[in-house]
Formats: sequence, structure tokens, C-alpha cells
Amino acid sequence: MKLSNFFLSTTKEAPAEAEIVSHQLMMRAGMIKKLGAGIYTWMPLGVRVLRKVENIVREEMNAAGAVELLMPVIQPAELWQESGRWDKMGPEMMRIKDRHDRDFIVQPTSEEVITDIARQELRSWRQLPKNFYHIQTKFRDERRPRFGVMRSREFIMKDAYSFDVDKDGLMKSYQIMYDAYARIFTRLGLEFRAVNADTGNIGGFASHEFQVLAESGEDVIAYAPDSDFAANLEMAEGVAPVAPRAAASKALELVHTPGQKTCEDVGTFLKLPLERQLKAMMYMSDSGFVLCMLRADHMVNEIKLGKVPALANYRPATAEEIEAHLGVEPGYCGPVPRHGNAHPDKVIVVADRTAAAMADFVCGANESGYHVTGGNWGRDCPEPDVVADIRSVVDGDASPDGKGVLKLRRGIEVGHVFALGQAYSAKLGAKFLDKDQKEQVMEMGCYGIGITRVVAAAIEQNHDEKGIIWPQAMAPFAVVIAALGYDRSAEVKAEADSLYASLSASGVDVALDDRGERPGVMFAELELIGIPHRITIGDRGLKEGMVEYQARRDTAATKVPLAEIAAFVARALA
RNA sequence: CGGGGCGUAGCGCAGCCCGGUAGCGCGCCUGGUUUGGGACCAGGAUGUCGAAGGUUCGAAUCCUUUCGCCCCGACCA
Repeated sequence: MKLSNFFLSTTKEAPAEAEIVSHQLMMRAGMIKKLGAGIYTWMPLGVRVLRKVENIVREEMNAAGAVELLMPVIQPAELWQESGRWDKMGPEMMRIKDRHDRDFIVQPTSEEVITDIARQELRSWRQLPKNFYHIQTKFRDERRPRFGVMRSREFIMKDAYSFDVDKDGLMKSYQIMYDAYARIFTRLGLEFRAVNADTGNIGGFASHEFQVLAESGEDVIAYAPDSDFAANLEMAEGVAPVAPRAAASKALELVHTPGQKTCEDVGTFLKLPLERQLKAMMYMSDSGFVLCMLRADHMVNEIKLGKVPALANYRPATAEEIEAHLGVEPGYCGPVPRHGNAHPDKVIVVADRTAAAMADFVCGANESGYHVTGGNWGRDCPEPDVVADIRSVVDGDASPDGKGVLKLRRGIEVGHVFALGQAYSAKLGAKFLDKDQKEQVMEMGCYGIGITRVVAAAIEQNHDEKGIIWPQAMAPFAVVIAALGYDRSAEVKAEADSLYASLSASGVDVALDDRGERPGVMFAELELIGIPHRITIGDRGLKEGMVEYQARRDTAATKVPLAEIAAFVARALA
């Protein structure tokens, strides 16, 4: 591609609305243009990157035995009513009507359509397993689109759907996709982690998210640097402390703590670290009033809470309910009964594993303006009714697999594999005849990659103060020839043209900057748009028979004899 | 949806409090000088001041309504 023929539109300044670096750089590099909230045009430069990502995804999906098709963006409501998602999906799903006033949706995903295809086309066990995928535009009317294409309403997703005869088959298909995803993100040159994810309420039984590690990520993942353990914060298990609970060494004491309602206040007031305090969280559930106790520096994890039987259908308790059950306002609540105030018989105490292992703790005294110090389970209050993992793990916690300690990092979810089971196939009646001529419901898996989001995530991970630094596999051009004075120097023009021709002929994805821009402008732009390899040809070097090579991450250029540059570049690209 | 903020030239912004006929930087156009790190000189073009209504002799500025956009907030590729 000759850049004089291409279309570049870069700017020095980023629009004020761009908050994160990938959004700013994509706007500055002229990769995308906003058309509305969460709706973007992909400009020529951006499309080249998108296609690179798509092609790698496509190659690996095909290599993994998945077959490509293309399902419609606009889908009739009937299928979605049949699966129940027409009612379940809420305003995130875009609904439209045609001229006959019939209902349609703009697909946020395609389980319904693919399952409809499966139930019509796949009728014998001999046809299974099968994995279909497409790369298609999605629309989700996000309550808050943001960060450019990172969370846009319209985006491009690769979604694949596997169909198997049984759970064993499904788990094999799942593993094949898991491995394919690992290869895809490795080939794309991204630093990522596959993390164990919550299967949520869809009823599936295995799920992993592929997270690109980046500080700007919206998700938090916990992983063990010394092992392959990695999980979503919601999923990472907070293991019980190894050491048994210390024996009580202090007497229970009531201390006056007027106005000290938060753990931080109390800690400062009593000059005690948060690790010595218990904090109380009050909920109402199907079982009644529940008092949850955690170490004060830990955060309650609401997904884990929901998995504790005593907290089925929980919701935060109101101030009135807290007053009624504990006899005290929030801020002074705790498990230690106080005569005339506490009502331990009506209160279910759920303690986090760490909290349950604490001795000589500080907590609310169930009396306004008072805390207790030297509190101990069993001695000063009953042992907790339930001990469970109800907190989010923190940096330095023991890894659940017993290998080292956990670290927390932020991530951007770029892929998700999900063993769905029969959630859709049962509803839509996707059945087949097995070897014994018995009708069986298919086992499904679904597997998504946010193509457009991958592009943004790659920039979050690969940039510097000058601009984007593309991983070679997804660069809009692998190599650029920066011809200095192309419009003025016959020698430069001749050598640049000939190098461009020979690299092109050998299949290198090369761009020739033949625009005759001033060197400063040219270098700044090429660095901003992040071309990983640059060959600079100028009169100055040509006098000595030399050109220069500089990788985007290099701090200085390397002089290379003109005659050797093609071979040099071939090695750099390898 | 709740809270906060913003709509002025292609982009980034000032002007608004305190009404008086719209300005700066970048970009763009013309000519010249330049040409190894976003050049310099001279000249030039560009706005229904988001929209509608109101107050006023007069509105970018004050009032009302409305639309759009951004940021913060527990369902996601």
C-alpha cells in the first residue's frame, strides 16, 4: 500500500471525551470515528487491524474444526420468545418492528438462531459433535457505553456454538475451544490469563474468561504467579487461615467510642489496625436476619454471599430491621451479646473464614457509642452459626491451590468460553437420535471473542508516549518504508520504489510512505499509528549505500546496507 | 435509570457571572522560503454559538423546554 493512495487522518490532540489511552490513541491515529454514543465508524486504518484480528481468529477456529457460517443481525422475535429471552433480556436488547408491525431484535448474540439451525439440521449422533461460528456485528444497548470501542453498543464478536451428544463430548469441545483461544491470544501477542469465571444463572457448569492484563481493565482477577491458578475476583476462593485460632489472651472490655461508626474511625480512635477488628454486614434472607462478620480490612463478596444457604435471596437489611434485631444502630453492631440489647436467638451469624479464626478482636458492642475489645468466639459470644468464604480475596492471600500467594491485577475480558449444557437445546428442542435410536437433547457450549475489544485491549497493553506499538500480528502494516524527500530526490524515490516492489513481491505487508511529508511529521505519524518495523531511506544514507531499520520499540536506528535490507527485514519479521 | 458535567469553525478550547453584532491554538487553502523529528513568513477561507420558545431596543451570554454527548454508579465480548 502506498500511503499517498491510502487514507490517514491523525491529530495531535485527542478529543476530551476519550478517557483511556486506547480510546485516545485510536481517535488520534484516525482508526475510529464516533457517530453516536457507543457507535463508531472504523476508518481505513482501523479496519486493517480488525481484519488482521479476524483472520487470526478465523484461522485458529478453522484449525480447531469449527465451521464458519453467517447468521443475520436482525432476527425474528419468535425464536427469542421460544427461548424465553424475549422477556428475560431487558432493555439491553434492541427491539425493532418491521413495516408489518412484526417484532424483531438486533442480535446481542446468536444462541437462538444457531440452536434453531441445529434442531433442523443435526438429527443423528453421526453428525455430532459440530461447532459453528460466525464473525458478526452485535448490538447491546448498554446502560453506559464508554471507553470507545472497549465498551461500545455496536461491536464485532466472533461467537461459536458447539453441539455434542453428551457432557463428556461437551467438555472435549470446550477444551478444544479453550486451547484455540489460548493460541489466538498468544498469536495476537497479548499478555493474557484464562480465569475461572462464575457460571452465573444460565445454568452452565464450566466457564473461563480470557482476560488481557491491563491497568485500565474493568475486571479484577486473582492469580498465583507461581502456578497456573487464575480466577475472577468473584470466584477466587478465600481459603481458611492455616494457623488455628489463637487462644484468648485478653479479657472482654467495653470501651466508649462515641461517634466512631466506621472501622477506620474505630481503628484510629483505639490505635488498632483494621486486621484486629471485625466488621458487621447485616442482611435479610429467606432464613431471616443474618449478621455477617468479616475482618475489617476485607470486602464482602456479594456473589459468594448468594451461594451461602443461610443467605438465600438476601438483601441488605434496613436500618429499622437492624435496630429491631440487634437493638442498636448500624456502626455498633457485632456478634457479642449485650444484655438488654442483643437478641442472639433471632440472629444468624455468618463469619468469614478469616474472621472466624480471629482472637481478641474488636467489634461493635451492640450498644450505641460502644465497642468491645478482647472479644473471642466461644467465650464472649457463641461460635458463628456458619463459617463460609464470603469475602473477596486480597493481594497476598494464600492461593487456593496451595502454591504461593495470590496477586490481584486488572483485566479486560476479551474472550469467554462457556459450557452451557442444555439450557437452550432443551428449550428449543434441539434433539438427535443416539446409537440406541433414543432421542437425546444436545449439550451446547458457546464461545465468544470481542474482536473490536481485542483491538482496544492490545493498545492498552502496548503503547508509549509516542503512540501505539502494535504486536506484529495485528499491525495495520507490518513494515513501513519512510522515504525522506520522496517528492524531491530521484534516488530516494527510485530506491524506495524498488524496495517496496521487492518486499511486496515477497509477500511482506509493507506500506510505502511516499507522501513527501517533512521528516518530523512522517516519523511522528508512523510512530503514532504504531507500525512495528520501519525502514528509513534518505539521501544522506544512500550516499553511503545505507538505509536505516528501526523497530517501533527500539530507541535508535540501525544502519543496514541497502543491498541487505530485504533479508534484514525478513529476519526481523520472522 | 440516579448523581455530576458539557454542547461555540474539522479538532482542542476561551468568551457566558457582568447582554452590545464571536475569538485563540492546531488543522485547512494560496504564494514563498524550507526539508533527518509534528517548520517559517505573508495572505486567506470556515460558524444557523446543539434545537425551540421567551425576556429585551439588542441574547453565545438571562429564563423555560427539549435533544445530544461525557464522567461516576453491583447483570457484560
